Amino acid sequence: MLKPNVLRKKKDFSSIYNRGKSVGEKFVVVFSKKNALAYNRTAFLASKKVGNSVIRNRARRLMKESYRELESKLDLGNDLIFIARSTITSVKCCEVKKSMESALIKAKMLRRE
RNA sequence: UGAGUAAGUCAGACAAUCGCAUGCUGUAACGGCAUGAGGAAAGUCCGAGCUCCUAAGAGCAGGGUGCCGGAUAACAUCCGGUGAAGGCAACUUUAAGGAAAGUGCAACAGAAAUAUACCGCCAGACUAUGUCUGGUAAGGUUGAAAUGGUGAGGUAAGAGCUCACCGGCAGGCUGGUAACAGCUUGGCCAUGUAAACCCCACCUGGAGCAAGACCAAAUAGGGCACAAAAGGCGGCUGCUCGUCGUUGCCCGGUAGGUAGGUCGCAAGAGCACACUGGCGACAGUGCGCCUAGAUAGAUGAUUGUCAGAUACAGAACUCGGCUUAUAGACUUACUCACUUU
RNA sequence: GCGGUCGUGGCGGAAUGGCAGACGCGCACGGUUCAGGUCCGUGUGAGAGAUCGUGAGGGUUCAAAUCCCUCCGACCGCA
Repeated sequence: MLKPNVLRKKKDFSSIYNRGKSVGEKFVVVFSKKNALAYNRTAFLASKKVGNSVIRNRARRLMKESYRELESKLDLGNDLIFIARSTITSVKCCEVKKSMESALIKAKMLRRE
């Protein structure tokens, strides 16, 4: 019953960190790496530096919401890790979306319209 | 009106669009309906349920609690009282057993710190303006603390030595379930510290839902030997027993590998209301309700309206408490002061 | 979930309940040297002072860094 488009293995994480590309933006950091699948796998992280559990949950929700709106324009076949930076506290959703969009453009994974 | 004391409540609401999790349902892979974090979910400081550790073991050690009575499944919690401390009061706080069972400690200062005599005071002796002996603890010095306080009698000087009042201790009587309170008789001997060791009374087996049960998958062995015991290793917090599991020896390998699903897991010491008993904590009865259950981990985004604003903060097996954090708003009862009637 | 250690000058790090800041490093000043280093000596918590200071707040005690309670922070271990 596990969802297939979620990263959960330690191996996957370490290989993405070590061999993947990374792009930093104002509110998020993106690690990415090609996989052999026909769909994208994602993970949304917020470390304890960001804040308490309420703030960390909110950060992950904002990133998920932004990813959901951008998902249709993305290339397929990638593993993506989104990491919240501590600047994400008290920021609205549209700003997170903008930041994530520009990060993905830098990583050249976003199809232009 | 102002100042205060105590108890308690709420924790933005509504609407629209998109999106998430679980359950039900239709259709066949997309829809519909319902439900979806807290008063502290937190800290993990206590207590229990539940599960496993063959039995739920023995002794010692260790740990906890500590005025009295009650409530409770249980508690270090709660309720009611007693004593003490604080406040004009409403009221608040309170780890509050034992120091004549024993041991330890009390720095510095001081003569002396639990036993004594430096300066004094008094008496006597002598080699006589001083030295010795004895008595005394009223006065002085030190200190946090110096063997009850004040006054009178008494005496060589003094002293609870005697008396009055106060204080404290012991016995008796009365009231109270008890802590204790009141009265009375004797009588003044005994510093403080037990959140120092300790004594007394009571309680206490361990691990924790990653407990544990089932299903599925994977797994590195080879040679020699082959009866048991002792012994070793591991579990039962520490030690002694006891008990359970495992283990023949050598060589190789020697640091990782795997961890998927179902159950446990949401009907419970449950919640709301009413009545009855009780000062109260709480208990009983009746009636109604079903109210999160994820597994990288579900509640979010945008817009509008309300007079304006949203604190502390996110369930992870479940309950009862405690502690800590908390914007703003509100309710009730009581006390004191002032003004008016 | 369970359970353990620690918090003291600018830094490291001592301290039987009894004068807190031992000791080392650093820093400042002085001496030595033509000059610097080395070496030697003095000083060094805050505050004008009263006083306050051992992560914070309470308590026990005559007296607390030390004993007890409640919080905060940092780190570690086991499953």
